[in-house]
Amino acid sequence: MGRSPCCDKNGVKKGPWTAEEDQKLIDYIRFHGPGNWRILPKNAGLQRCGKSCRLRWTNYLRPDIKRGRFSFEEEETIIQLHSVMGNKWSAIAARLPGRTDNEIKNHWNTHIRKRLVRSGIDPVTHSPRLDLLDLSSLLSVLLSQPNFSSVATQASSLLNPDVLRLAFLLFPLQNPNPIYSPNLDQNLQTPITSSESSQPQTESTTPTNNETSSLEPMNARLDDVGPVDVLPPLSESFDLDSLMSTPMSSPQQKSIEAEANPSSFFDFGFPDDFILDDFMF
DNA sequence: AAGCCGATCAACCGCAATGTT
DNA sequence: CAACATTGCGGTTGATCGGCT
Repeated sequence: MGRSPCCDKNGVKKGPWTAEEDQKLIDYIRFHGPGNWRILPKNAGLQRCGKSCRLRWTNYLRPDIKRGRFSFEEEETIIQLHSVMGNKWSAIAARLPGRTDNEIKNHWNTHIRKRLVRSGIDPVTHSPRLDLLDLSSLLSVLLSQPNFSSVATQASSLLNPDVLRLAFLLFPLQNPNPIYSPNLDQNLQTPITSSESSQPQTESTTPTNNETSSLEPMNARLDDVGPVDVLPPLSESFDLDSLMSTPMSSPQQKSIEAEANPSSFFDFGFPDDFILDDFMF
């Protein structure tokens, strides 16, 4: 059997609170103080669950609640605290006078989290993730580099290899003016079979019409770069959704480090010849 | 003007922790 | 110490609104 309900569901109103209900709750708490939420609705003449009353009071009616937009300083505080505490919204709210855990949680999920993702910051670990950036703009810069080989090697050490491979796979569709190496045409004429695609390849084989064959331009370019394991094959478990998901793991270990040196939050470790502005939009 | 869609946020749900008997 | 009650918390839902087509 399921757990017993927190209150008698019969005759208990749900949904948005009316001004009249709010006033009843305010009046009652003003006189008796908060607490004893189970008997409060009955004594206050409210057809509400005690839990609902508590939530309404703590999240909306409390006189010390600060309403309105979050300031820049508040957002920065939330980010800092979240990097240390994770999703401990009540603990974060305790450090932000006038803000409720619910309000902070909502603001995080609707604003801050998206902003961090756009900036290439993993909102869970608070560490930089280039694979969250706009891949097309990233690759436009990468492939236009005269010293593509060294840049690609460096980038591959920063990026999720699956993402980089996928991005290369997609890139010919997006770049109107792809830059190929001088021996690319030759490489394209010696395509790699699916069974051999993960290994260095120079022998000519029959082109295939499957997904692997579309990796050929990339593999051809990577022959310039050097070791083919710079871009390993797409792993079977690779899932685009995973890039945008926020795993429930605690960020605490990284956070302690980050707290010690907050400026390292945004340290992407770019090579010296990278132009960071080119990746921003 | 109407319908669609994404963003926002108040409110709800269920579980865990804590308190009380 | 077990059982039950209460409170706190975090995740999720759904109503509402505004922008876009």
